Amino acid sequence: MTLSSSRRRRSRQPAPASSAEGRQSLGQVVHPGGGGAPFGLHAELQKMTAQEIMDAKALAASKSHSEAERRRRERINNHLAKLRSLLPSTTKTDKASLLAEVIQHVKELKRQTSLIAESSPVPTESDELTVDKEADEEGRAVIKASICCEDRSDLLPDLINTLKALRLRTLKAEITTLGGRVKNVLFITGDDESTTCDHHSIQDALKAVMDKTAEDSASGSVKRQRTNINILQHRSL
Amino acid sequence: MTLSSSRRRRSRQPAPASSAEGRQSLGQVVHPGGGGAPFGLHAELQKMTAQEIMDAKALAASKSHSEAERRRRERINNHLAKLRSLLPSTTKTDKASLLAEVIQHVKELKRQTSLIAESSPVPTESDELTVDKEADEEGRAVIKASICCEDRSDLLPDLINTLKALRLRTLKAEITTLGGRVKNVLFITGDDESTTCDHHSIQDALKAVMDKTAEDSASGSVKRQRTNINILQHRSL
DNA sequence: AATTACACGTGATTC
DNA sequence: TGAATCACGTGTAAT
Repeated sequence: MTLSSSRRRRSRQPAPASSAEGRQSLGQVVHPGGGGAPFGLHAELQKMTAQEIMDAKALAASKSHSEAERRRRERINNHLAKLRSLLPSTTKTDKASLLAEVIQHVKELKRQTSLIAESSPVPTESDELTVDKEADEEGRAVIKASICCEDRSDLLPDLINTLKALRLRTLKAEITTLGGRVKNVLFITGDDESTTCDHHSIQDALKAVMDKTAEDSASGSVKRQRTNINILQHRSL
Repeated sequence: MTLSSSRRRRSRQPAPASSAEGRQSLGQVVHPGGGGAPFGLHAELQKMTAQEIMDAKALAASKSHSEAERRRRERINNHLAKLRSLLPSTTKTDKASLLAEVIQHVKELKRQTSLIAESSPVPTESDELTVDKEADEEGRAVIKASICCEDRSDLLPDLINTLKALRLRTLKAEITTLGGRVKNVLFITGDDESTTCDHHSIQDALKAVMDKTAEDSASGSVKRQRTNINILQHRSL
């Protein structure tokens, strides 16, 4: 990519030479009639006042503008400082590098938490679906499927029907519910030797079940409470 | 705080009116002798070329400068976009609000992981010390102390002596080591009724033990390996 | 001397 | 209309 091609301005009209001829720098405004020029007194005064009025207006506007912008910058930098304090390595003073480290840190934390969530039987707030191939103690191929989603009365029948349609047999199921959420950890295997046992078909089928919303069959079902409950119900079959 | 007092500029000299009278705006440089003024031809040409040289130099410098700044901006904004994509709620388009959400998210993730680490017997890479009051099954007050730090040969004796000095009795201890790190989870209670059992003293004493570095008694002790090992040694007594 | 990074003020744009 | 946000070019300091 060339340097010039990297220029992407905002979608804006081709600068229609803004009506008022752009005042320059506005910190030290030029007064065209300010040096005792040969004008009538009232004219000069009038011009002065008019100019001063314009100046005052423009200066006030510009002042508030720049101050607002300063406040915005201050907010952003405060947030960056807070982020820097939260990070383990305080060393990098550079702003862009700081953000890069924040990205790495967020990714790392997300990785850790998702790893924890996968190995935990307690359902989380976000939907999850993992399908892993494992080795049975007899060397038989076993698939461990973990499904975490909103609980509903016909989730288990749906799962059973889905697995039956795929000609799969569930060896063990750990079902844990918490506050209207449910996490099913299924250990499934092929019904016989000639069965569709690939990841993709299983994942897709289970995802379809997971994504089914709760409004079906029982049309006017009461909305279940979603607040955190300290009661943990766990049944293993 | 007044508005004017909020202005804090960088530590800079009071603007010594930079030697060359500051060229203005540099995008459309004013040519003082550019309008066919009554000068000699060679003088005019010389002036023109000199001016043009200056212009070319300055313009090139300014160009590279502005382009460098543009690249910097682009880097930062790319990082911000990446952060935005990592966040759960993509809604907030505002830049400052985005950073605020990043802060919240990082805090939340840190909270979750630290919570996990506390309840896990496996030592982590960072030193940790938690002292929690718990209830015994007989209603007796029990204190659960978790200490995660670099392992050393006299850590356990130190802990024992410290607890003895505080007249505390350890009911149970779970000691888990991994790759030169150790995590001790102690369940302790008062030796008798008149014992110093408050959090602060226990926390301080244990922190002193935890912060003791490994160079003592065995002066020239060999530096233990710090790489991750997949062997997990756990003994509960 | 050239590069890098930051804060600033400003024009444009959106609501 | 103001208020708020953004990208931009620039001045300035540090390396």
